[in-house]
Amino acid sequence: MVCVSSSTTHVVSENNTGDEVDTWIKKQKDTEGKASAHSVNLLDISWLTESMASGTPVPIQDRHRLKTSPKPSEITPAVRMKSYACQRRTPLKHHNSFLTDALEILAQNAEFSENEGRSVAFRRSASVLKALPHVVRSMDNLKDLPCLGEHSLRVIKALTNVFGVGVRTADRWFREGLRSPLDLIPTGQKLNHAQQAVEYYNDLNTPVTKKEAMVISDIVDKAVKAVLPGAIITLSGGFRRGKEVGHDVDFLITHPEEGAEERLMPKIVNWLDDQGLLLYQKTTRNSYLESKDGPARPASNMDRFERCFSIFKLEQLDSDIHAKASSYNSGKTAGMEERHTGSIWRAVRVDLVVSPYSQFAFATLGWTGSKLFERELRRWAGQEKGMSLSSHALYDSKQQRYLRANSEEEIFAHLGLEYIPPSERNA
DNA sequence: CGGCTTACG
DNA sequence: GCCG
DNA sequence: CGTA
Repeated sequence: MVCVSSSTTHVVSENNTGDEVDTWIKKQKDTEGKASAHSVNLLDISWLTESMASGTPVPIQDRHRLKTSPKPSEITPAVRMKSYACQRRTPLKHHNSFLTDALEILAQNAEFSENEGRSVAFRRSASVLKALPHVVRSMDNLKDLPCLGEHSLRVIKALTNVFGVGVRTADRWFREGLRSPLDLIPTGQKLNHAQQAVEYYNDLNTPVTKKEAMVISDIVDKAVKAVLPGAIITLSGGFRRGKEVGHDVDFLITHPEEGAEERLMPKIVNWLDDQGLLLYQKTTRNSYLESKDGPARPASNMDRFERCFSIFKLEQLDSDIHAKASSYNSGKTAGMEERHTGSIWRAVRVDLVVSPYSQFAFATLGWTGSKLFERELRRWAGQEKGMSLSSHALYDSKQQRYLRANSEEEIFAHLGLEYIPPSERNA
């Protein structure tokens, strides 16, 4: 039994579906020309019984609402949210940073607590919100989304003022340390490794701008072409995904002639060093024999994959020196040199990767990220496809062979995934 | 209740 | 923490 | 254990 009039705000029904009630109300609306079905609450009998039990109308919870099949233009997205981040597009700029920042702080906490599984769970839940095409306005928006369990939903609810109660809890969350992701970073203070980089600590924690990345790109381009004409240099990492800032700059280097890239890294590094452009560099060269049955080895005889983790000494852009000078007033590092030499510079982490042409697509995919996107790709490969993906190769365990690819598109195809462009891999 | 990316130094 |  |  239901009853509705122009002043009705709640409609309670016991044995009808939401759609039935909705249709019925619309008919009433046509005759009365008043209340629309969207201005009233369609509620299950449970709301009424709970309200009677407590002696006052209880706040409307999601579970109280009758289910109606939403129209395509409404809450339900055009395509349902896939559960792996590599199955969906994740833009850099999205609509729920407020929520994802909080969830990623929880992920960081879990990481510090040495609970990697918990951490990746929170990162997955945050990533789902990044892929939503709209701002989360109510808990209704989160129905049927993967990776959002009890805890994540509780956090989101606390940070969303759906029922008005969220404001206080959101305030508490903030007071307890959820102000900004930056607040959590200085807790560690354990500057552990690469002691030579210590004096550049401040610089390395200063974000690298895209403009600086492009300057470095020109330098690397010049260096590589000087030692190996015809080489191909690709900016990868976050900047390839469209980021405006990053913590480092990544480059991928190859040559169309297989083998021409061999022992290339030392030449590049020497060239850069001779120009006085390097503050620090550590090169690692992998050359190992293929293994018959391990998925960890590509099919070629020698793997000439080479990596260099370096710190560039980058001349400051004139327009950026002003801000830089003030940051040095409290420090005692490179800024000292400025007075003597007249040059001002900063330290920037740069990763260089040399890959054989046959592995270039895998290296490109592997070094473009994001970190979560890579983990999800590899998890998909292993769990859903019985394959093993690395930045060298893709191994099919069932066919017991490596799958070749000359482009990222081919790798997605091998994996049975829709192609996701770099700008949509910000999971 | 186990697994949670894979590979390198 | 979430999923199979 | 550290790095990506």
